[in-house]
Amino acid sequence: MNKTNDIVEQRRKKLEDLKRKNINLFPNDFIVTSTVKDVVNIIENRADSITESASGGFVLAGRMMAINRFGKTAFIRFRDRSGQLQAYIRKDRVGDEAFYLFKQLDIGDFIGIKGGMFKTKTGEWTLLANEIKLVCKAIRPLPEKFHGLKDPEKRYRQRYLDLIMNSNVREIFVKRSKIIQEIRTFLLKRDFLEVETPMMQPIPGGAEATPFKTYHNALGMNLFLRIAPELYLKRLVIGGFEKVFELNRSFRNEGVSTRHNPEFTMLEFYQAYATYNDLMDLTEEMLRSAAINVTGSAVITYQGNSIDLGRKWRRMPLLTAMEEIGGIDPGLLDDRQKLLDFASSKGIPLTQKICQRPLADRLGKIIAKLFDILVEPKLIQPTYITGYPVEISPLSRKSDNDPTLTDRFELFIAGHEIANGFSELNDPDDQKERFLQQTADREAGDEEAHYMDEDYIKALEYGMPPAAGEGIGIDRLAMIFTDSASIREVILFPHMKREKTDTTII
RNA sequence: GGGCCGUUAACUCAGCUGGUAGAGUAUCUGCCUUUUAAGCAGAGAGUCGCGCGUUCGAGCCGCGCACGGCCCA
Repeated sequence: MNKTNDIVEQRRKKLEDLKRKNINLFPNDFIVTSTVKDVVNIIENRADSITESASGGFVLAGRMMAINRFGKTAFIRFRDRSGQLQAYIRKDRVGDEAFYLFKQLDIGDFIGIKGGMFKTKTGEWTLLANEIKLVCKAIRPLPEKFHGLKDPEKRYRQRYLDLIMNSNVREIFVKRSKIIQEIRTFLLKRDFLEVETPMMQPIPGGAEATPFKTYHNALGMNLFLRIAPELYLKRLVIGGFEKVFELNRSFRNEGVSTRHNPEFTMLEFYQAYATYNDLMDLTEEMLRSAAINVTGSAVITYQGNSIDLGRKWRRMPLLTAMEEIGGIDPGLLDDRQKLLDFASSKGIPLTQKICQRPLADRLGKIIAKLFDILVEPKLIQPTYITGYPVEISPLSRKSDNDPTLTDRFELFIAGHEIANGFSELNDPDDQKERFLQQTADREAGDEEAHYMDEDYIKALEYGMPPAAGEGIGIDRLAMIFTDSASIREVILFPHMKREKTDTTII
């Protein structure tokens, strides 16, 4: 016997009483004509002398969030999608029957109200109810109004309660939605075409990551949830869509953390006849205007750091950053053994996932790992790091002036990797060699190395115009724009382990 | 994978050196026609995450497990 449920039992009893009186607990015939925001706008704009306009015929509905009862009257607060409003219920106005029903209602119930606006003694605009009706009965009680819902586990598992109780959480997700809308509008205005490519792919490509695997019964084949849309988007560039983007989910089968969720949202876009330098300019403009339109300013605060997206963003070659920010003697940067010795002398372990086989991994991987530890956290103001080694950039075009490097950049803000972009490799023979190297790495035990994708090579052989492409992590961007320390704060339903009580699905 | 912290009423939290569990809000009953976390009077509500152990006795100590948070990898 779970006592949760004392309150629930009491409510169910009430519910039965109401049913016996032929009251519909879940009607669907209440017609709403205004939102709270509409009403407040109307009343404030014609405001001045109106202290009582009870004749007004506003019809609203919402969830009751608070009730102050006074015998034959009551003040309530209710909320719809646009905001919260106080209403005043008087027995002598709504009638005995409706008032009796109202007395049976609870916080959390949905109500419909008709009435006009007046100002209370304390000057608050309040809806004076002429009619009040039950629109939906709540059986479970809401969390306490003052402290709200704080337990992070409950907030994530029961996000609907989090959204009901915590207005700042609602605001975060509204902002997230606006960020996405801003980016979409920005690209559409510049003649990019929004497309959708397969999320289930026979060969997962476009990133170094472990995929989720699934099986298609009718086709009798394994499929993988995409780790990136990249190779399909470039097929579209080959097909003549010179400017394309996709803004949707990708999936990576790795641990969860404050920065990782197994499914995450990424923007990828490709532009023919552009270079990685063009994309840096474009990204800067796009994110700057998104910041201004979403947060109201190009200067945002993230975890105590003031981040200025308004000034020109710094651009720095990777090897320079290793030296100047990471404090690594440039003489070490072309010798993997020296770098390994340096790492161990600094107590930096290179044995984990990102660099899983330190003895076998090639120079570029070791540099990348050291960069993650020594440089990335220090890149607080927006910074483009450029010139990544070829061996960790298997889809990027080699630099004309240094074939060991690529025309590639990554963008860092607040110590987070936000974007990765490059001039695309469009030489099919070079691409094939890169894939072969990746295949060799995979056979040597690197589970995240790329698969050979013969079909993509074939596509390249038809000719892809010179192009540049980029991916932007939308969740991380949302974190920064909403000052959220964890990715779970910007994903409505973050993945968690199952609760014991969950039904097991095999 | 490792470390630290957490899990007590519907919610937010107390609970000392081990002695059979407490507050506020919410709920229920009564009073109340302008409240702002309304007020007054009264009442009910707990498998102290789960299991094992130590002990005369465990919310508290030990071991294991589950879930969560943060940090590290």
